[in-house]
Amino acid sequence: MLDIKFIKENPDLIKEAARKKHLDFDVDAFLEVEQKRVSLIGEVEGLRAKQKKVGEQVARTGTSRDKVSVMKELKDMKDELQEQEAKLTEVMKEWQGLMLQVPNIPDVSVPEGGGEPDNQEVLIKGAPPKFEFEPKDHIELMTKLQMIDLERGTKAHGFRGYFLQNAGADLSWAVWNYARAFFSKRDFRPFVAPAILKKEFFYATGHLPREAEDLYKTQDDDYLSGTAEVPMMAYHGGEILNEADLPKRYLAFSPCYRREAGSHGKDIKGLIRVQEFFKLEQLIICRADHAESEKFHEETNKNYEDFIESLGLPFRRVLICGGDLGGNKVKQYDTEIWFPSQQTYREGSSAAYYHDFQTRRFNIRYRAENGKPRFAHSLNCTAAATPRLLAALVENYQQADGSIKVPEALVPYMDQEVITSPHGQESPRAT
RNA sequence: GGAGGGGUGGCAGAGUGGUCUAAUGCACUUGUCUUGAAAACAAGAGUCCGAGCAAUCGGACCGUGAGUUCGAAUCUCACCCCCUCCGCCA
Repeated sequence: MLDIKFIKENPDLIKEAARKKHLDFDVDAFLEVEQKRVSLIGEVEGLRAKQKKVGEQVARTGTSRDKVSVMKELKDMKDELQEQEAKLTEVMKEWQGLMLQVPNIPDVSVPEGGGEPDNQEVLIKGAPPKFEFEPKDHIELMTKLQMIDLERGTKAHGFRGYFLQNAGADLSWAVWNYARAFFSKRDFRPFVAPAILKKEFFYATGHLPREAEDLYKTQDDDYLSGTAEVPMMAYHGGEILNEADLPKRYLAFSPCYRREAGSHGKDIKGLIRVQEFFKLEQLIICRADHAESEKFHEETNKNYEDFIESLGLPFRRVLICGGDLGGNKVKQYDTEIWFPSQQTYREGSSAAYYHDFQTRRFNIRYRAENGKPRFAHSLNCTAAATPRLLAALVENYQQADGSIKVPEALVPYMDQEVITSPHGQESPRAT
């Protein structure tokens, strides 16, 4: 959400933002509604002021004859007030609906473009591994090594279900623990965050109404979050923070749920696209300063790239174009990791900043030097998302005999340098 | 799940139908005193919306929403959250 004053003073910027983001939003129509809103507020407030004064008179009036005439005046006024209030309620509803659609202003460095194909590759790092053999995909590798069981995953969960087991489960814990240590060294405070959250917070982050189809819902009208961004923003909701305590730097672990509705044809098997996964997320709340937002955006993105590099994985940085940016963001990088089986890069993280677009809706402020509360800035970026990251690791570290070399950084967390066979013995499945 | 108590400004906490323009304390800002600081004393100070160049003025806000009333922090209803006790439970 943007400041209504800002919108009124800069309608052309909003128009330009909508154009660049390829969003269908009629700024002029919105401004008309805004004008209606302001004039109705004026009328209603004027009537209320009158009503108060007359009410006081009633309390003081002595004779009953005086009372009768004043009461009649009041009655008429009340009827009018009710009528205007009803109108205002209606206009407010429309206004609020439109306010949710006003797009955030994209940064000048965001490239033009209508969608994913127009995103720009701005950095490539790490050479894809060269294999003396035909590399296998993670499904084959991990199934053979009994690191995953997709068949039983589907039996238990349904479409896109999976079990991690043996070295597969160990590898998952190793990545989490390594990531926790890695990001703690970079001054992030660790959290384990809830995923079942109240509906309102999804509007505040901007996930609703846009992604309603992609969210799971409970019978209590709560939603399951697809990212710890939502609980970590809700964490400080409605608070006034001390400027001296900024920036807040959080590393939040949470389960993540995404229905993946509308992508049934994509990645139909394996660990690339699942409906339940686990993620560590970097989240920063900082002072309302563009330079600071930009600085932390670059930093969090670099943190992830450094993390991936320390795991020895090839990756590239993609600058997201206007049409693929989403209404709420100022700018976004995706880090994509190399998958040998697909001979392509797949998304591993997403780093975005929002200015005060989210904090305005969450009502997260801080007391600035002049003593006045100000809306803070917020930004977030993936730190480690499993099991997709596990798939990248096994594919890039596979060896000719089908075993997996454990990346050096993870060895201390695995107690194992090569994954060759399952920990425990399991008798063949009776059919 | 059952019973009871509660939600008031940055924090603590009074207020149970009409000068509430929300007491008081802490914290905060400024001033006096002091070499400086502390202490003491004095004054100021909530948030949001709207009008105005401005001093200022109007309105809203006491968990959220609806209602009763000429008038609601105060009464009624629903919901959310917190605390205490009981039950269940990893």
